Amino acid sequence: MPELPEVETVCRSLRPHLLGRTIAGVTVLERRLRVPVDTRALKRLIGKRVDGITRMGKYILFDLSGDTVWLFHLGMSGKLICVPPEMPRRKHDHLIIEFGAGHHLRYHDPRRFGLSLVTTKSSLLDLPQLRYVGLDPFDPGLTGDYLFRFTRASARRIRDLLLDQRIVAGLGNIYANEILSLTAIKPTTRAYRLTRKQTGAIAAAIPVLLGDAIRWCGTSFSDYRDADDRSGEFQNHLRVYDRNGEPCRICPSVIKRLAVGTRSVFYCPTCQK
DNA sequence: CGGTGGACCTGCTGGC
DNA sequence: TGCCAGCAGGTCCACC
Repeated sequence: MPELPEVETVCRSLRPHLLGRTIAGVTVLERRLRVPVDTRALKRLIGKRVDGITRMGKYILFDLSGDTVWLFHLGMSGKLICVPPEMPRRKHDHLIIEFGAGHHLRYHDPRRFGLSLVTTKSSLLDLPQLRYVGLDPFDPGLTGDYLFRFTRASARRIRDLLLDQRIVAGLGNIYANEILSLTAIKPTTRAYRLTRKQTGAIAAAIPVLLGDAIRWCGTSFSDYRDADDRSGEFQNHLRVYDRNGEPCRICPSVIKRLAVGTRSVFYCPTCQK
């Protein structure tokens, strides 16, 4: 589900609820996430204060007092939602974190592809999940030259290369397709065929598009919500994603969908060559 | 080695 | 109304 704009929106909406608050209780209702939840590690979080909430790629990091970091990944269907304690539990609520004074945080995830992991600041980058995280999309180092180094040596389709978190961390299938629409490149183009000019256009489009999506609080189809259970609005601004059969916003053509690998690509057959 | 395809899950939608 | 196939925003691993 959530790509960088959704994860960023979740972080921003969590901060007013949780910054400066101390964890008073943790309840584990379901341990079977992508990696089994370590209940004892979560219990040791009781008494720790939330000093910061940040993200690295699509990972959410709760910076806790001492040297502790609580890491989340939302997978496809994960949600972190702040609710009043009296709110009835829903199916697929897997973790409940109490902050006292009527503040509860719940982790909800029907597909259980998400991840909750406790680690330390000093060993954060030793985690297999974070060890090879690529550049943040807003990092000034994300240039046409940077991307060109990867594309020229790769036979992969450019859509798949953009999904590789080791190169750029935070893009998913929606925004990879949208970036290729913005830069007039067909998603199935083999990476080595891109020109330096095209990688420059991609590098420039990435922060612009993601910045827009963040301003619209992300993309919600059915189930993405922020910490206040609000949907995003960017689905109304998509150029190609999930628009199979609908008119291109630029030319008279109709958007096409292809199954590439196990996931769909969307593009305008006229604008994107 | 790089690249592809399937596995991991549940829920929803659309066709019959 | 029910049933079934296909699809979904991500990641990881086995296999060419």
